[in-house]
Amino acid sequence: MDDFVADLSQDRPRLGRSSTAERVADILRERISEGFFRPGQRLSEEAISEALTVSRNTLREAFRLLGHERLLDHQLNRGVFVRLPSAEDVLDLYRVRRVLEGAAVRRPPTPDALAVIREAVREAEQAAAGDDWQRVGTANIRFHQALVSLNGSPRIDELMRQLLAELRLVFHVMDNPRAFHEPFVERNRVLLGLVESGRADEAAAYLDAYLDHAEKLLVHAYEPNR
Amino acid sequence: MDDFVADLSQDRPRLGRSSTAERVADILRERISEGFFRPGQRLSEEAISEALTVSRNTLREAFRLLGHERLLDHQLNRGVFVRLPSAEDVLDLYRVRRVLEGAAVRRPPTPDALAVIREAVREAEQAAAGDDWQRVGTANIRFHQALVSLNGSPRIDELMRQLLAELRLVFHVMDNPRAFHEPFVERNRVLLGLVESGRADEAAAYLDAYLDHAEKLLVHAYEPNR
DNA sequence: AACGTAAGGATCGTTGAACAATTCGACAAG
DNA sequence: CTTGTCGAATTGTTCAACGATCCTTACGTT
Repeated sequence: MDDFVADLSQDRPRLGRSSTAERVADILRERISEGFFRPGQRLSEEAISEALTVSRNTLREAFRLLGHERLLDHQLNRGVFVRLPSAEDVLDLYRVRRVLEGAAVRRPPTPDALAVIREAVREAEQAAAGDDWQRVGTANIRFHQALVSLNGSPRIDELMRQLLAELRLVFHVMDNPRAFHEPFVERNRVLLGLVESGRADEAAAYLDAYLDHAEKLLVHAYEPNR
Repeated sequence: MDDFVADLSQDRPRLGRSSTAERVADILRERISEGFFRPGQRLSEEAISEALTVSRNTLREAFRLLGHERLLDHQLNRGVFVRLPSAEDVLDLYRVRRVLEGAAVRRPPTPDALAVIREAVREAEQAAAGDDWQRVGTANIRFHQALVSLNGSPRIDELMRQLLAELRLVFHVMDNPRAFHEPFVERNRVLLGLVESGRADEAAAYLDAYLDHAEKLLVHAYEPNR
């Protein structure tokens, strides 16, 4: 009789979903992620609040949100800066990735998670064929996000989202997208194959080598100086 | 020559460490954690800002902080409430624990992490002998926090901190500390032994059973109603 | 040249007040 | 019992102000 009411209640979370502060945070998050704001850059409360026509108080609420996501660095009485990850941060990000992705590939893959992974692999290959390394990077990120979703945990998904956003900061610091993303297009395909065929241990081993290599490339090329 | 300078630089984070909003958040976090504010309870901006003698704007910044830690639930135009975790939340919390703690016990333990773990086991046993189940719970939490620290990742430590704070909310909902904590005092001792002796696979298996049992106990007794 | 100090300007931290927007409960009407 | 409507209470957002802190520059000392 009223089972459609139950269905409707799933849309509940989308309702509370709009406050000026959060929308401001969305805008800033996107700008940071796309590299419009560079790591290390200071974000002036006055300038941005005027540009977006929101009060300083509201903007500060948005800053807090992004600070908690580690995209901004809030220094008392000095202002907020786009986070500039240290080499030590890179190491830790990969520690977390190993744990999260390692657990993921050992889990029996669900059909629709697999579909998303396949699509990400396809897109990366297609973008690579067109020399669009920006897009390869995005597809690569989607690939790992989908991989982690095999864990079936919303909290882990959320954590991975933040982690990858932070990694994007690293990429922006050393921006040489091709050198870093190119080697992994093919590996994604291989890893997908291992996961698809249920060879969990091999997948885990392959992933470990994958991450070791990626980490080594990064920390070697990474210089947060300037 | 100046190696002590490097040592000193570790204290850097403690410097920037004070803003009214953060201190307010600290106070509220503690109150929530100790159960002074009950899950589901609404926190009035006016009442609390007056009680702490801070402006509403500052208090709101504190609310945002805790909201991001999932301790508060911020509903647009309705106010902030102490989070009341759902049964589904409990399941997800244990999904994450399995991943984090499972990875931890498979790692070679460092001496000082082991020391902290041992101390937590000892304290739990002592508190249990004295029928102080509140303290048993705290020691138990310390145990698992120390366990996860074997991963050697600051980010994972932070994540675990939040996760356990959230779990405390669950405990507060169904408060019957003894029934839930008692069975695990002994298991902690066993798990410690397995980790100490480097039997990683056995430790992992034992931990899985441990978590399965704990989860089952929780979801069974858990009723987020009223 | 290196260092300590002082002054000034810029920006942040926090407050208090104000008003619009929204929720919620009560009560009347159908 | 359901559906409108009204008013009180609370939140969302803005604004202006002032003290606190940091950064820069300049100046004088050693």
